[in-house]
Amino acid sequence: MTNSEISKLLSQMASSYTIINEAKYHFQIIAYQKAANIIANSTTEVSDLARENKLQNLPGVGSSIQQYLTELIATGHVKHFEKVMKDVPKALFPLLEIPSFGPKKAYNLVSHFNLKNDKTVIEDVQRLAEKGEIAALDGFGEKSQQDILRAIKEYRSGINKTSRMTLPFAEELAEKIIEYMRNCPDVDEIYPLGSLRRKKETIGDIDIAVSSTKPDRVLLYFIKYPFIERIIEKGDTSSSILISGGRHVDLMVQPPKAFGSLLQHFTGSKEHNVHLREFSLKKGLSLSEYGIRENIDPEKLMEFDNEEKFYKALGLAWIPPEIREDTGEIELSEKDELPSLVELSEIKGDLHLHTSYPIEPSHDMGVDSMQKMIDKALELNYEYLGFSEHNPSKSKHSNKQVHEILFQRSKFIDQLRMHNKSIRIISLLETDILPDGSLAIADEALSLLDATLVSIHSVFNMTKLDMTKRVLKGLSHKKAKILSHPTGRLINERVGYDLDWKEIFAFCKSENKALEINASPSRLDLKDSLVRIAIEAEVRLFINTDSHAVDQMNLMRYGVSVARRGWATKDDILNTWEYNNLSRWFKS
DNA sequence: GCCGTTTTCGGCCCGACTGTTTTCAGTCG
Repeated sequence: MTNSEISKLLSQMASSYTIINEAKYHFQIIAYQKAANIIANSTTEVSDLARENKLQNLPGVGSSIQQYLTELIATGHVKHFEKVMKDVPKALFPLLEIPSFGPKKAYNLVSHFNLKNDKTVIEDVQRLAEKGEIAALDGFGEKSQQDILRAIKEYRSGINKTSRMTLPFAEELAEKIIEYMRNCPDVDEIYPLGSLRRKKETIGDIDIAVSSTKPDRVLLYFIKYPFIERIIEKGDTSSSILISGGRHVDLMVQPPKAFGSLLQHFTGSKEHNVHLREFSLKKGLSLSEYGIRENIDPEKLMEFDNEEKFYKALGLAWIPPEIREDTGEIELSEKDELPSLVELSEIKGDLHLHTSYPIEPSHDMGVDSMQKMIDKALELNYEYLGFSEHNPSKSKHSNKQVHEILFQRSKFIDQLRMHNKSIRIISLLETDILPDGSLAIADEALSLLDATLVSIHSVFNMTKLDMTKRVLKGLSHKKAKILSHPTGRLINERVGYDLDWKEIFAFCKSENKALEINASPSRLDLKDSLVRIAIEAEVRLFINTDSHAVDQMNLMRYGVSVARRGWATKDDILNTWEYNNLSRWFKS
């Protein structure tokens, strides 16, 4: 059972309690919805946690829901859930998948029209709306009847199912809108916020904050955006639009003197904000996007023009957006013990570069020469770089031929070193780990290298146990120092394989091997949540771009974002180290 | 139902916006 299925079930429990008796079950509803959200966003599989008896690791999942989930994974159903849902019409649930439908509205329709078939309920509601029967219902009207028809149509078109955007795509989209908004003379400052500012690996909606003393004019300008599909809502301080391509854009406005609290509010995450507000309540302070009110004098609003002042007023150190996920950052901020997260400017080199050197590789080659990549590295102020083309293909070459190719390449790299004294060049390779765990080229050839990255490029469908054995065997080779894109996932395309991380991390720590954070926006692998666990296990990491062209070397910042979201400091990231230290590490 | 440096009992974020309403309910983030 997948996380999203489990999340949906818990959410259905929340909806069921809402129908049965909202007042009575008020806090159960909140608890179930919270657990559902956490599981939907969790990067570990709940079914694995349940089997390994580790559900207590999930925040928001207490003893009761733990028991229910254990029962669910073991038997496929939960007696308690079935008992609760027995009195709730089944046809209600499909409607909840449609945005703008909540439990109350769905229940009203289902019960009033006596809709029983959960397979056809969406068509049934659509038919009733088309016949004009919904407008006649108490609490509904002509407008809401039209809204229902449109919501169903949009749901059917799959507009809501459009997959989440990669970070660069979302950034580009946001930049277009921001560029447009800058032409509005009433816009003072403007920033992308939400998950875009927190640099999540994928982005759902675009959130934008504007500081202005004329919110009405800013919002009027916003809803005239040329690529608008329709206005979802427009009020006095915020508006929401649907743009072509099915993306939602939310824009909020506050005057400059209160812009700090808007930045804080609109950056999220929701979990961070809820916790922050609960934390503040205990100090007698109530937070909102407008500022801070003291409970003893609710009329008085403290306003903040920047975020640092806002956090400071709560007795907290400013928290970097990347870690605002309510995973301990508020507690550490209070003690002023937040880690100093790694910065892009601290990166001293890129060790995963594919060039056009004729290595006759097993996989795709780079398009630019080694020299061009050296020039780009110099432009980026790097102290060193590493060439790591794919190994010469095993099937097309004898061991002797592979050796000869790499021998020539070594000579060529030596020449480059002669001509490029201002940067250190590390001779690497990206070597395949074959299904049996051996490396794709022979020891004599490997001995020509300073070290090699190793990675999986074939036969992904192995069990977790076998894949872990395979990786560990490959990584145990003396020359193998870095496991590249450790899970092989491609965002929105391929989930990748699973490994026994505890075992991998322990091995890396004891044998001085490193894991890569692959900065390519479609990989971002190792992902943020695993980065954090790796660091706690004292595993060292590299952030590499895996560039196949010079321009891609600019993508380093996406890898840095992942590292920051994983709470990495400079010391955790080996390619922030000076060359001499790094060189020693490679030989260790 | 969850959670804990004021608590194992007694709390539980805060507001925007819309539509159907003359003061609020529902949904969303």
